[in-house]
Amino acid sequence: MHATLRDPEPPLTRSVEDYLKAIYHLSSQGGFASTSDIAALLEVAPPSVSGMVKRLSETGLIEHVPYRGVQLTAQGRRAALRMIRRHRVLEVYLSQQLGYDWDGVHTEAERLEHAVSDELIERMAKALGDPQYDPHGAPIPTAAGEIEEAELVPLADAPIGAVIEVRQVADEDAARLRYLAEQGLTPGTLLMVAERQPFNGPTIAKLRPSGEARVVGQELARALWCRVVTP
Amino acid sequence: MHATLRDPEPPLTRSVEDYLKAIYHLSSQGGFASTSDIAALLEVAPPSVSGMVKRLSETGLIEHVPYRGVQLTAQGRRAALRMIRRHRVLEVYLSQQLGYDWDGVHTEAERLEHAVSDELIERMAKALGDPQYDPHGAPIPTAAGEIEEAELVPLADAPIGAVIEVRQVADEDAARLRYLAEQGLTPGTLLMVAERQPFNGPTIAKLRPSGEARVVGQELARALWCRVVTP
DNA sequence: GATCAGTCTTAGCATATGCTAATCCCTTGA
DNA sequence: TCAAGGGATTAGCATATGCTAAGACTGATC
Repeated sequence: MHATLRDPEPPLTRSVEDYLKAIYHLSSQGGFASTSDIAALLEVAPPSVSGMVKRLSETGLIEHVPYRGVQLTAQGRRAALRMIRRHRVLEVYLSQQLGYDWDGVHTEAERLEHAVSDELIERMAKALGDPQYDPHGAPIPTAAGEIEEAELVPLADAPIGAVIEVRQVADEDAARLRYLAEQGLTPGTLLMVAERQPFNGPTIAKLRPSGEARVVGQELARALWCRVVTP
Repeated sequence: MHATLRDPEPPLTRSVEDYLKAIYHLSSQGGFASTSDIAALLEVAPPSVSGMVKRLSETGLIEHVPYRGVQLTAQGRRAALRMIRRHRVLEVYLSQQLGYDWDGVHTEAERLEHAVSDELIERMAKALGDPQYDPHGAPIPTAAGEIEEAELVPLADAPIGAVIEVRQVADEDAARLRYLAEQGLTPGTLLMVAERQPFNGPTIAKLRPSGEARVVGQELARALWCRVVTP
């Protein structure tokens, strides 16, 4: 019993870390992450998820409501945020110090995040001046496990006429990121939402200050998260 | 059959990579690496080694002579040198770019060497100007798999009166490395071998050019590999 | 040349993780 | 209210890796 108290966080395996990250992402908006969503995100079969879910809830990292889904416990959330910090610090480091493109960092960070020590991450963060955001605009949790919660809307839902700032882009798809960079749609860019075609059509936005127009299809406009500057 | 030819090197697991490295180190001097030596180096039980040896020889990475030991095949040697390149490039990078001490890099490199991509290693090597030696003086294999073979003798065997250059130090023991650094016994240092006490006693050497004496016990003097400059 | 110590291997088992096939349960539509 | 559809779970199995205990071999010693 003493040992249990002394050793609150035995090292997690690579798989466990991946599951926790996935559950964090899936449940960050609404309450529960479903088995099939986790399976799809991690590209494993649903029964594999059921098995892992059982183990994780026995370890106290997640809470499982059968046939409903799972949520992270405080402990699980802490572990997930630690992984996310690692991932995002690595992304910044790789892109700033080693010349990786905006669209190549994700995969490499994915491989490294399980292997680096906390010390290395903190050294990297310090070398970079403790960055707040990763190259795709996502906020980096602090070493203590705090993360900025911003009010963001997908470009697809931004009100017509609003001035918005591109804040964050989903980072998994390298080709998509390359395209966005070509179009100048990177975090920090200011846009005026000009119009939106009906039936899930594209959103048309104008770059500020140049005024150049960009026609952004529905799918992309769902992946571009923005902060409303003036409605 | 086509697939087999097309895919000569399926990704190796972390364990397999560790075994290959261990076998490389153990058989670099003489012919065979024994089961028990491998077990000791990797800190696993001998039967675990027997099991892995069977799998590795089925895959063609090693050659196994039962009750004798194992040797790397050309393919196994290639894989081992790849890991050693990774390890040593990482060591140089961590010490030069991220402020790691001479004695802290080994452990971190050990964790990372299985996770980094070849691309990252080459980017690191390029950022460092393609270093030839790691921080402990060990030669770094080229990306093509060539490695410098130097004629080195342990300080414990260097002839009295010889002038020698410290070339290489075993890197596993951080405390030992710290001590050596304090004593000024780092790769590149020139020494004159002054005397050696009998019955496996210490070797006494004088630093060049200062002339300061260093008394080096038998165990340490076995771990300090030197190049004879003038006998 | 026989025996024994020490090393190596085999046997049998455990854990983590994944899969497919079969079953179960919840929600929703009639 | 009940049945169907579909997501979730269980059953049963495979692989990689590790362990301990027991048996097999080899080389050194008498």
